[in-house]
Amino acid sequence: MEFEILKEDAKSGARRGRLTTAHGVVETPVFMDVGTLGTVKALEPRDLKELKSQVVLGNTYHLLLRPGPEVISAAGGLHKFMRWEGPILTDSGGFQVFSLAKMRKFSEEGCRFNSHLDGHEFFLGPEESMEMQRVIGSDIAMVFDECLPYPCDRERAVASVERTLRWAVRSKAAPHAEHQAVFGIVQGGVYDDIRRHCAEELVKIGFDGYAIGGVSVGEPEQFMYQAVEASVPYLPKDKPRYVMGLGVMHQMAECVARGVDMFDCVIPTRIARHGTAITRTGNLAIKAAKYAFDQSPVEPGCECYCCRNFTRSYVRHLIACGEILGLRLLTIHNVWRLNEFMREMREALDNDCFVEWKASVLSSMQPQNKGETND
RNA sequence: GCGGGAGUAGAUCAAUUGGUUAGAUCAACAGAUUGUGAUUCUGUGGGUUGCGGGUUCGAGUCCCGUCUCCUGCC
Repeated sequence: MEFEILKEDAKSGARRGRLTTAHGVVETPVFMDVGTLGTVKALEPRDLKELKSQVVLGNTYHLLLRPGPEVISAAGGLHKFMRWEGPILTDSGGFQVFSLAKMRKFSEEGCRFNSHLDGHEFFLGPEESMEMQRVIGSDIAMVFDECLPYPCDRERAVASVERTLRWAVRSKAAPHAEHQAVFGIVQGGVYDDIRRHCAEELVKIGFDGYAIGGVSVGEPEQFMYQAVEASVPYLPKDKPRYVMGLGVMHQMAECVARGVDMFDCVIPTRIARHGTAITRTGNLAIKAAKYAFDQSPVEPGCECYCCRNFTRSYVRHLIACGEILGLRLLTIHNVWRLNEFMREMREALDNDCFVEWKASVLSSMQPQNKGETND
């Protein structure tokens, strides 16, 4: 895997880059679609192509539970299994055992947990996670890490980060697929010096890219930026940086300004299924009565399949009835919206006007995106 | 025409021999969602208990009248 920096912004920490993986080129900054179980929910691979999505995420945790490594292996890897020819990034399962598994026990070896599906017992450690990611055949594998909750006291954060670092060494040493890049993950909670230490130690181990983890776990927004600011300066310039779990537009713009290249998030697809459309000015709850007779598209001016062909009135009807097409159309719109957002961001970087673009976009957004109309 | 039954929130129904401010579920409406949760979570509004009178300290509940619907008989 190669990462090339095409341009560095003069007025911020932002970079315009290009990541070359075994399954294609990724223009950064990029938003990556979450496809936990080998599918971006409600979308087909051909939709993703049309929506200009660049990378799909797969989940080690979920795919380990179902369908299991044997099935993925028999298919010849996840690309062939799900018929997605583009790049795939896999999460290691570290976050999932933290957020999903009910019964879990961490040890130096890894984490013993019970499946959230049926209680069946599993074990995931650095070696197990890397082996599963090898079978999946993702283009980018993530190290198995421990995600700290918020809040978290300093003593625990120190101990956890030391373990995460030992696990990072083991993850790197474990066999992985020939074409597979491996990213380390910076942890450390809200403690700047621990973040720095973690970043520096990861760089010594040496990875193809670096993620900032443990954000968007319930902490106030400024801590999120603080975690980025405490990590980025200690990461190599020539490697991609990835903030895990972020997908809110203004948050991504702020992180790019601080030197981040990659993001992923469930938000666009999840809120679509719950009836919320993302627009450039904020969120729009399509279920609201005021849209019952509205003959305009979900987002006027949008060029996605949903907005080119259907009305708010119709989409509202579908969502109100729980129709599958409603979930699909809103998912199409939201994924397109975020991809467009990132494309505009890259264009602004190409044209040396990122800071101006960011200011203009942020000022046109509803404060906190809460509830107001956007028509 | 006669007998029996039923009328309670937008819908379907609760509410102890008469006893706190008439509840639930769906629907409606409003929020939430950050390394995935479609059919999820949280909250809000909504009632002259068909109508009118009476008994009672107190009536959705008992009595009288009346209206509407269901059902049976002639």
